[in-house]
Amino acid sequence: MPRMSQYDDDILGLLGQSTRFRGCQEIHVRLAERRPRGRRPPSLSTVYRTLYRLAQDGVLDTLQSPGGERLYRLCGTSSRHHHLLCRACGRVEDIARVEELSEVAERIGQDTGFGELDYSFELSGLCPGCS
Amino acid sequence: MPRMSQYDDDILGLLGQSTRFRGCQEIHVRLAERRPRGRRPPSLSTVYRTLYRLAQDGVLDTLQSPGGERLYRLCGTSSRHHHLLCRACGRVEDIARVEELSEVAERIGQDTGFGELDYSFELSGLCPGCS
DNA sequence: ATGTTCATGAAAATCATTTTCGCACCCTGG
DNA sequence: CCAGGGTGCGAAAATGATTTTCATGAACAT
Repeated sequence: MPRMSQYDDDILGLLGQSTRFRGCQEIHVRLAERRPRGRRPPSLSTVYRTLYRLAQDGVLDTLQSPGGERLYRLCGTSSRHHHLLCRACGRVEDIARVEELSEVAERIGQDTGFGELDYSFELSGLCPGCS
Repeated sequence: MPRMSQYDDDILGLLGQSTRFRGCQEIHVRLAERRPRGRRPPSLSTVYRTLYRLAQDGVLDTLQSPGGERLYRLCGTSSRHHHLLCRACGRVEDIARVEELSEVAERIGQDTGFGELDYSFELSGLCPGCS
């Protein structure tokens, strides 16, 4: 559990270039390609460690891909939101209807007596460009 | 891609004993324990293959556990529903509010112009007994 | 019988991820 | 200045779920 990494900025910089979610492996090869000004790129282990920590710290947003891979991107400004993934091009769109979902979740909690409710709502489809 | 398996009934029978979701590994050891009337229990490969096929055929319902394991149980009678998983005891409760969610999904589709929408809504919490 | 099909088990292969381990570095106190 | 503790790092091994490969034998058709 490292507290910070010399690669934080590289990773955050890369993620900042787009709003797409990316997997560890992809981030790793991207950083290796760039080979930022002579420095060695981080090892795969380090990318995993760093992404894990940044996600824990709430800096990164994570999403479980259909294939079982964990994807990351910068947290938006909005406190809580969901994502709509284009199955064809991988583009991700933010979903505005957070309140509607949290209301549903709340009602479900009341229905069932469950506490400490946590939920994830993952949408996928074909974006206008791809369909 | 087998079309059917001599173990279908064993697996379906086991799953029919409870409404809990179970992983392949668990099903495999349960079947091995039972050792139904002298027959050899299925191999792990076969359990995986069979569960995969049954899920494809719509006979089984699947759920992605927080730990990344795929869990299965018999499909209920209702065509579409969601689940609430107790993080402590693994119990799963059915969620009735399907229409509310599909309405939200539909509105999202209209908002964004995405088509072929598919979604999953996974809830977890602590059941009344565990909290 | 001979061939073909096909589910099966065992073991190897994958794939994403985590852990281990030794090393190099940096800092701080002596 | 130097020893010692802490810490990030890379490489490789370990893990764990799942998938694939491959040889086999049973069942069925010709």
